[in-house]
Amino acid sequence: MSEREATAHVTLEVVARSAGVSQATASRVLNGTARVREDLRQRVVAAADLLGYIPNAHAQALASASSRLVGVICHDVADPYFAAIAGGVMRAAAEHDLLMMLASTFRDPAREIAYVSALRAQQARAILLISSGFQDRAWERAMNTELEPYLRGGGRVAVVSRHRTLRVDTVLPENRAGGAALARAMLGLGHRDFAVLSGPRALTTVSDRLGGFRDALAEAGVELSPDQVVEGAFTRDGGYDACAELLQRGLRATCVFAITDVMAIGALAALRDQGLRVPADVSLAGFDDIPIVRDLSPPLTTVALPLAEMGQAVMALALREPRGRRSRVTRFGGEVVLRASTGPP
Amino acid sequence: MSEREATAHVTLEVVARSAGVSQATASRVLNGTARVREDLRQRVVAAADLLGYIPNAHAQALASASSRLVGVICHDVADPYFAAIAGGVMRAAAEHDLLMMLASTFRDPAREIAYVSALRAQQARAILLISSGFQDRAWERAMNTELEPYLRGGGRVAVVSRHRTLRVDTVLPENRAGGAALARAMLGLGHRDFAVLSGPRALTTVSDRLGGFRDALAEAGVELSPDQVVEGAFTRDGGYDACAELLQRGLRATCVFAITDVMAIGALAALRDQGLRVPADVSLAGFDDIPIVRDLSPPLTTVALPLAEMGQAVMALALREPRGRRSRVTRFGGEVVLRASTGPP
DNA sequence: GCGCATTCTGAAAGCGCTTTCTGATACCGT
DNA sequence: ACGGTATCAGAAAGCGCTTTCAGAATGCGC
Repeated sequence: MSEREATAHVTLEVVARSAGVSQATASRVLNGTARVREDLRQRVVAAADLLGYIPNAHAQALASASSRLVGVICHDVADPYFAAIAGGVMRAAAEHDLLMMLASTFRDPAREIAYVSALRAQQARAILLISSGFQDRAWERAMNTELEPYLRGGGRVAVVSRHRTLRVDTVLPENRAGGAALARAMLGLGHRDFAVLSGPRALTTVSDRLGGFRDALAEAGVELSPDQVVEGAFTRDGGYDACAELLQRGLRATCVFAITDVMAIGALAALRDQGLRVPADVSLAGFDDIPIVRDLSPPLTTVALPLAEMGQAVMALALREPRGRRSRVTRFGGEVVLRASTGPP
Repeated sequence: MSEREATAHVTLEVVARSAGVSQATASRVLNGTARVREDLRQRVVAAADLLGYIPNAHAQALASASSRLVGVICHDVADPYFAAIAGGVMRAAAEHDLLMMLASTFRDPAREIAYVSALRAQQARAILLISSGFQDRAWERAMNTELEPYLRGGGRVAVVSRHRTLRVDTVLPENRAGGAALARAMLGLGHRDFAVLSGPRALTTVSDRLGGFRDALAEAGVELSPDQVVEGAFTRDGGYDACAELLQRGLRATCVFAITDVMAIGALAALRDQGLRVPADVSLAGFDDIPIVRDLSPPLTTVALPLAEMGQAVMALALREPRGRRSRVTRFGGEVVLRASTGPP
């Protein structure tokens, strides 16, 4: 049989030859990097079009030492919090004609480091860390070891949420202030007995929210009893389990603060399963204002974060020319949105 | 001032020189592609480690004509349906040590084509189309024009949801059968008057679900009145608006079928805003079983799709060696999950 | 101890592009 | 008509890696 191997791969050389010009000229035409005589230009464009030429991004990146890739690392794409932020990043990426590489760490710090390394290998133009900051010396050291040479090599890094040692541009959710504002709002409703469904201690997000909440209570002379603070995973089921545990210990609070909305969703289910009415028997509040919570019933009181906007902002931060050695911090959110899940005790 | 430009970029050449071996040997050591004398091996590893060597993925891809990138195209990462599938894909990608590039088309067919082209340029090892198939000649032609040379060049393509002309491996949600099963379940509850909140006609997902639903009703001698079918956008607000429109037209149905769960969430809000109780006044059902709907109140009756599993499956399909010219189809879901949002009329 | 098979290493040729650098051509003033 | 200056096209040198190919070193049998 005759070899009917498909047409060889269409490279710039093929296009140039077919148009009767040099590769240099073809490259200039296709990138618009220099003036080229009109008739040659048209021949190149026509040839490229006819042959269905698609440039090899790897060769381009290698030759020009730049790429159109932006890396995003989050804990879990499927989580509404990260999905919403990633949506904002995606929007910004589309506007800047960039491609987004998205990685989920599944909350494994080691995996996070590995992905940073992989993104470095891919010559990502920027790395966005949406995963919350860990408070762990070893992790911090490893992360800095990755990031420092990357930054020195011209890479851009921006993060969402506070990192203790990373000196990079930051989109900072008002975790502490938001926690405090929520506490004051609940105090204002008349609550004096609180419980908290907390998350993994290792995350700054958790300590900030909880710290702000606790401090604001303390200012009002209200103390948060340790046995009314339950730690759970940052998931719907984590919230459910933590709340169930709380109920088992004996709920003495009139208001429960779930440290994320996702956990609050689980908590709501747990409360309902125990026959407790929200907010008649107990008030429930969350944090993040992920899109779904306004559609729960009752709609959830929460601390609002403009997630999509934060995603766009972190991208913008990463793209902006770094000025000086100071890292920029953009703060977002922190406003309490009162909905029907909370009421007077 | 002395030039204290940071250390030059660490390339394989630098590592090799520092270890006193050739680039070839260094490459072989670092990739484990051939036996190398133990002492040399150790010197290379030590040098690479000390210098913090990170291979340039572009150079690797260019030289070896292969990459570790997988492209995923969906309509909107922030949408729970796509987020859940993307989560499954991400899991599979992590298992295979692949990097995932995720793009949102924001439901723009032209943008979808553009992303396929971009992924081709990136030499993506596989392209996964999670965006639902459009029923549009021009789009189909453009998509085939992109995909055909890609496949011929050894690229892998797999899609979720039915595509009319794309002959590629497919993960097929049981849209038609699911729609039919739901209809039968609702008939079983005693409903005879139905309304549908439908989505963009251009999507096969819509026509399949609606078709299955309508056919099953017809089999039972029940007709779906055209004025009780409202088309809306595939979003929460699209569902809300469509439902509001339906109510304005005059709701004659005892059971409303929202063609996606996301739309059902909006519909639930619209019904509640009009003072209608679900399911006492009207039953409401959705499709997809996105994670949140079981936590609504009332929990939503829906047609279940194992979204994360589908994501893993589509990745697996793309990775499996293509055998023959036949495209493989894996079907998923279609089971009705009865929850409290539906009841007897 | 010699020849041959067997490992293992290094030199060098690309992969497909961008970008300098050089040379050719066209255009200007006088 | 001629030298000088802009413009524009092409040759060629990489970018950082993998991989062939050939050669060096080692081991073996006899």
